[in-house]
Amino acid sequence: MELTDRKKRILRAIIENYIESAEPIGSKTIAESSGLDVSSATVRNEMADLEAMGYLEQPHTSAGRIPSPKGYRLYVNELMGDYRLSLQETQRINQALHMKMQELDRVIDQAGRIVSQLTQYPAFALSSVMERVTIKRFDLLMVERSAFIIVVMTDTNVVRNRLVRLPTDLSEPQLQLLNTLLNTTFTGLTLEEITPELMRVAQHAAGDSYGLISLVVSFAIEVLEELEHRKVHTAGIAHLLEHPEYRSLEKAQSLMSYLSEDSDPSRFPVPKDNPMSILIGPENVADALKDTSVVVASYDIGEGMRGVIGVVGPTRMDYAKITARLSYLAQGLSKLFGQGELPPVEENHDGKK
Amino acid sequence: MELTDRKKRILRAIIENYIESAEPIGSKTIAESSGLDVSSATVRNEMADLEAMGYLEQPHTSAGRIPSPKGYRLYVNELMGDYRLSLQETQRINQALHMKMQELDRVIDQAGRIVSQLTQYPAFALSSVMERVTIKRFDLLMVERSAFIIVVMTDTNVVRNRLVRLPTDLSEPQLQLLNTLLNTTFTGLTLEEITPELMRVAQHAAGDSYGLISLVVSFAIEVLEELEHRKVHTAGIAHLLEHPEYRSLEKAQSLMSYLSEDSDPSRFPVPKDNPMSILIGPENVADALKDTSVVVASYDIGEGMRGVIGVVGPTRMDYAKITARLSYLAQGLSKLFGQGELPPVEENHDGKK
DNA sequence: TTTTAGCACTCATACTTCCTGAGTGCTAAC
DNA sequence: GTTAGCACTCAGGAAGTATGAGTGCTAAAA
Repeated sequence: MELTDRKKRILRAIIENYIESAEPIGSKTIAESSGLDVSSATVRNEMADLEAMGYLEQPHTSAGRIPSPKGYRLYVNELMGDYRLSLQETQRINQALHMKMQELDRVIDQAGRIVSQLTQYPAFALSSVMERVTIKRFDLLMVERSAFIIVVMTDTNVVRNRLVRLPTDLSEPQLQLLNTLLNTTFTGLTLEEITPELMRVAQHAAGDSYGLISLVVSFAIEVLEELEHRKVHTAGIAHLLEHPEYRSLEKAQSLMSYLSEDSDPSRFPVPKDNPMSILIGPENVADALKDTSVVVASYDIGEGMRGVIGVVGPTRMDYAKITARLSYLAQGLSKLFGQGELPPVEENHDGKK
Repeated sequence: MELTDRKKRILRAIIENYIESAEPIGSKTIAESSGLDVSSATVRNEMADLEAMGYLEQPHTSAGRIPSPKGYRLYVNELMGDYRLSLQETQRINQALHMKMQELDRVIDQAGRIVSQLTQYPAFALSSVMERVTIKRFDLLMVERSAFIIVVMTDTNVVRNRLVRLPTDLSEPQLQLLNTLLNTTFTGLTLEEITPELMRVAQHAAGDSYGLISLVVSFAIEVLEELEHRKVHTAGIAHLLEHPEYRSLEKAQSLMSYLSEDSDPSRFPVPKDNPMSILIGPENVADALKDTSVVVASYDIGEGMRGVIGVVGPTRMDYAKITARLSYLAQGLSKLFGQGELPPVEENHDGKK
């Protein structure tokens, strides 16, 4: 059977109605709202065809139709119009970027929150490392005789610090020595390259009696691990309950706990080639996401690192709006890190094109 | 009317049963389970008395009784037995402390997560500052000609850093100068004492054309603000749905959004004098918490700072267990920061005393 | 004076049954 | 190819009916 133009228009109308109302859509509604000048009976015939082709589903015989995942897929790929962000929206996003990104070291976390606030859906955020991370430089700052601060900076330009207290005293020259040793021996190494042997050699070279080297290096290792074993941050899970599909406690709970267990980041989808991707219901590999859609976008953090932000919601999701907002935000984040300006605000309308 | 010993025993039995079952408790259940050797009729009479005194409530005429907030209060104050942590429990807590507290600078956040995992209730964590925070020292580390790292340390021994890139180049001596100036002018000042005037004077003294000073100082201000305008972290909100009292979406949603809006920390209760406090239902000031109980504990972070961890749940909460776990954890955290050892593990049983 | 057995009464919950109306598929006419 | 008309389906709400846990009260027993 052929997917005529009219069928597409009807499909689109159904999906957009359904996204709004969350209720099965009947032929009459479409006959009236689609702009097509046909009777409900005609629409009925077309709907029957669309169902036969797998784009629609019927919850029960005497109900209207709802889009199937295949239907959403078609919609997302071809039918969906560009949602143009309104002036308010772009302003709000830019504002959020400027306000929230003050603590640059917490970008990933913050990005997740912004997304959730912006979309009113639960969001997740994680970083995905393209290359291996290494330490670019060490600095040791003496605080008192028995305490100093370790500052490490990675080649991805993440800076982390820790305050260390010692049971014994320490002199400034000692610290200097240690510092030099660290910077000559342990910079530019990936996690695997920092071997126990290397540690032993370095420790020996330093005449290191207090295990200071291992103290600093193990902090460095922690940092590298944190950045590589990526961490997930979720935000706004409470938004789930706003959607009627999660009225049933069961679903809500299973999805929520899936999202909130701060565990394996690998369960979260990541866009592959393109900067943005949409996963509809069963397209998700994870079982708990089978009737959930996920929209993910990635942004540039800096050399070799990408951030990933994603939105989770029912398959009946306002894809047009969400993708528009998410991609604008992701672009903004990329620019922010590339030291560039935020994208210019286009003077325009609100709502669909 | 007098609150006889038998009445107390009955009340306690009712509360403990209700905590378990979440369903109104009838006289028969108590007659059998309380250990008191009386008939259900007797219990019935006593229950009627307890209700008259305000310790119990009846959802409807033909149902059993449930504890009133006043009942819980009495229970918590006098009736509740000590819950003794089992070996597994203490081990688990110690383990969590050691595992999770690696990133010391994120303690507060991590503490919240641990609590939630440990109690299976939603948890929140925040820091409460006793005194005003000031910056103790500044360090500027040159990275490249056009970038440097700011490291600031507060008098509460929190260290924060930020990488700054400049549009212009910078020399090492310049940075040195700046550093000295910062350390002489801006250390030991509270937020309010860092006035625009002071900034102007300093800027002038430094012949600072690029606003470097204000750049660094505004970072310092951010840090101070973060520490003073305390921030709330919540964790494990999804646990709410596990409790039957939040079956009704309405309640669940309102409480969840109350908890998840990452806003005003002042809405979260903080223990006043004692290190631990329990707020039952209407004892909470916040409206959204009126039929919710909160257990909060505080722990020592370091000079002048305290951390606060709290658990939120239905008034029907296992107070004995929660308080035991929370207080053990809080002690552990305090010890951890006092450089001390974790509390020793007592060899003992599991469950109630 | 306290405890207990007995009994009538209450009322939330669960289970029926019935009804309504939105929506369908099909047929026959346009 | 499109439309009007009609019989049919079925989820969801309304109304009615049981069920049974639990109560309060009374009167007898301890």
